[in-house]
Amino acid sequence: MTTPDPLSQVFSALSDPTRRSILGRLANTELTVSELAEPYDMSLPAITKHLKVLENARLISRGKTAQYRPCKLEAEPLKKADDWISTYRRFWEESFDRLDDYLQTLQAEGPQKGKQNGKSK
Amino acid sequence: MTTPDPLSQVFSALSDPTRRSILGRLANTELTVSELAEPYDMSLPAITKHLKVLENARLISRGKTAQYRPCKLEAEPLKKADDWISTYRRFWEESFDRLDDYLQTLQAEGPQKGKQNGKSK
DNA sequence: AGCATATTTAACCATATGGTTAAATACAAA
DNA sequence: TTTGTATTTAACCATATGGTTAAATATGCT
Repeated sequence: MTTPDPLSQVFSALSDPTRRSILGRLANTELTVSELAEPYDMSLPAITKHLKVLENARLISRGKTAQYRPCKLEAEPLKKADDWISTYRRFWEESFDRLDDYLQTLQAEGPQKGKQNGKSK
Repeated sequence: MTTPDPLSQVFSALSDPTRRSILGRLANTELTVSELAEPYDMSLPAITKHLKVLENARLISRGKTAQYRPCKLEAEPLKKADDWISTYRRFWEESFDRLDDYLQTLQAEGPQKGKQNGKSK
């Protein structure tokens, strides 16, 4: 169970609409677990799991006040995601000129030879 | 098997380092499946699957030339992802509530815990 | 036709994900 | 100490994901 790299964790956390919705609501204010859970048609433990995913991706942090564990948005990791995506911004911004300048930096992440779940049987 | 919403599909596709690497290489040029597969330590069918995920998320399109199925980057769905993330940009940008953020950090961490971010200002 | 190359499909496997219900834990208030 | 509220953990389930190997398919070349 190799822990995935942070950027993968962030993108993975964002790949669920409930979690994105949760982040959206936390942008305005901190909220407790029950408050967060209220609008969704799922059990409290399901919300707890979603929060755990967001917490592991560092997208939220938790406080502790009496029996409440308020959740706070930590948007910092989104900057990394934004940085990654922004490399491709030129593709939808019609500035297809000066292609060559990016050819190196685009491969910053590079090939992952052997780094992948290397279960070579 | 309800098909997830497009944005979730995009984020999910981006949550794997091999797939991000593939997109990065396709930013430079179109590539065939075998060409794409070459740097990675996994089988061709595994690559085929990754390409299917990217294709379903509309992040690539496929051509057909002889027995080759060249892959082409279609970065446009990334714009949707970028739009979503950009809502949070204020959280990591200079202009946003720097002082208030700083005070809360002090209160939360205490005096001697000079943690993580050196973004003093 | 027959062989080689490129790619996909099928079947399988292990682990991850996203949900459930029931029980446990943590704290507050009587 | 008991009770109520907030939250998490445990156990379970179905499906998804990411990989494998072996076989099938598609096309080009002699």
